[in-house]
Amino acid sequence: MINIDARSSTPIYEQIILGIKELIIKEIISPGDKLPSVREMANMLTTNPQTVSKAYNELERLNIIETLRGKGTYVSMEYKPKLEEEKMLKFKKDLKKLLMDAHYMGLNENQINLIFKEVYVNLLGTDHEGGSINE
Amino acid sequence: MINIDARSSTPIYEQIILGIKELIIKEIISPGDKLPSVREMANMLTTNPQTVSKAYNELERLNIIETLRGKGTYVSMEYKPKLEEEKMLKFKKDLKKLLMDAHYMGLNENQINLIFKEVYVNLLGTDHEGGSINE
Amino acid sequence: MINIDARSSTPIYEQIILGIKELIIKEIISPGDKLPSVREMANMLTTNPQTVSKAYNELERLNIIETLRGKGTYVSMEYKPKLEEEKMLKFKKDLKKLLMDAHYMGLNENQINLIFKEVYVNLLGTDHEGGSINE
Amino acid sequence: MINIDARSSTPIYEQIILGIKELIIKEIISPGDKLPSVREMANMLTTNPQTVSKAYNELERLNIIETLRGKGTYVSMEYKPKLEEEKMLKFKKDLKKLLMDAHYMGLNENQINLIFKEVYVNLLGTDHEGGSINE
DNA sequence: GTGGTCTAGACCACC
DNA sequence: GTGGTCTAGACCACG
Repeated sequence: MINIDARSSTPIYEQIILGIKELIIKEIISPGDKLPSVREMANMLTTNPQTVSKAYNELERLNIIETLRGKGTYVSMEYKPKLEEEKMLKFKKDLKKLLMDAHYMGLNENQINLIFKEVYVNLLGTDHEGGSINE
Repeated sequence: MINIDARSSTPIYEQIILGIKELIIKEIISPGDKLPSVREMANMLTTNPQTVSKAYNELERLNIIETLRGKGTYVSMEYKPKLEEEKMLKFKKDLKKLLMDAHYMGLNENQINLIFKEVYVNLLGTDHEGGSINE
Repeated sequence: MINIDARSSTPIYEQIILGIKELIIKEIISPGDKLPSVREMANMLTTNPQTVSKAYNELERLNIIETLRGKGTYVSMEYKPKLEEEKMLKFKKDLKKLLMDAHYMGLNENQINLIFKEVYVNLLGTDHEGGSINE
Repeated sequence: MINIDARSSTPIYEQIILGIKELIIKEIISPGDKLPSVREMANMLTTNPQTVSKAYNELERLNIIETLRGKGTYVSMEYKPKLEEEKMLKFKKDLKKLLMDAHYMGLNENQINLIFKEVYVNLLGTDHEGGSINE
């Protein structure tokens, strides 16, 4: 379910975080669902339990999952996003970085737009009722 | 001209790369312009010359700048971007990550769009004659 | 009557201990009163009987409750608190930790005092005849 | 400088966190000061670098210290506390727990007050200009 | 030199 | 069974 690229420069634990976030956003796993235990997940991904544990901990700090003592780890029932100034600044910085990369790849506005749309739809579902991301 | 944040998690050498890219994109420096020497730049940024050197090397590898032996470092006259498959994949991956973050910050399509537009215009100049990123 | 939060970092058995202590302090249950059996309590709290059992054992060790063989578990008639050196040290350590947290939350003396008073009164009843915690 | 009790039930990494917080609050180390490197600290405390690292990471998440890439770890220059509802609730819960313990140790209001005062003064300096914590 | 990541293996508390 | 903590030892990126 989650693909790990051991040769990637992004740490394994972060790939796990991203993978789980994606599974939740795509509603492949839902609030209340139980995640594989740390050891199970470690076996599945042929990695170390500590690495999985670190990912789970990070996700718990983000209130995305929660652990029930001795019973396992679950997708949080109620995730209430809180818009922090700090996060927003980081987000814009990252976006700027991304757009600069796009520029240096020779992409123009239209091309960026198309890719943006493609990734968005792939992540958050079909392009509902004509409501394109670019309208 | 270039802001360095030693506390940031992005390496300093990468912040330098981003800074120079931004200066070029914003046309504050242009093809053919001479860049400060490694040592000058290091002084300006109060950082280590080795760090600046690493940034210059990377930029040269990307054909964004070029060093003329004994004469200094210049912004490349002819930078021909080529869309490499690999870069594109990384780009989409980064974009996906960004959109997931946005989702978990509670941003909806419209809000993402607005921010996207804001950052784009801020980077690449005023919204020129109807050519909005979102049309 | 007792609130259990499975997500909390404090073990469930300890939450039960705290809950029973609170009921006694607030005189909702009194010395001599019978406590629900382990199984009853486990049903009430939708938790594991072993967990309740552990809480009861701990409370008995503290002389706060006592089990009469075959008759059930009761709130102790004569509980004689003794100030053990060890407990006192732990108490001060915990208090220190709490005050450091308060400090890092930006609370000043007055604010800490107010909260202290609020919690105390809420726990041990109305502010009886001038006997404020802060006088 | 920091005392570690390997037999304590509180994890070593948390003892390190508490120790550093205390050193800062008592102004034994100040904003801008460099902390011992992870390895140095590990040697000083005869513990594992990973354990120290975990403590440093936690402190960084709290904005209490910050790491400068490749240069070491420093006490944050500007710590701006932000009063969150969540933290406040946890604080009151912990305080309630503490007061219940105090009650069960047989401490009355005055005694609790005295201990409170003692710990406070010990932590945050001498009792300035008659401004007792309990006025 | 610095911190960050990963592994393998161990022990523990909790449910 | 579950996750949490710790150790010893290794490799890597960064400055």
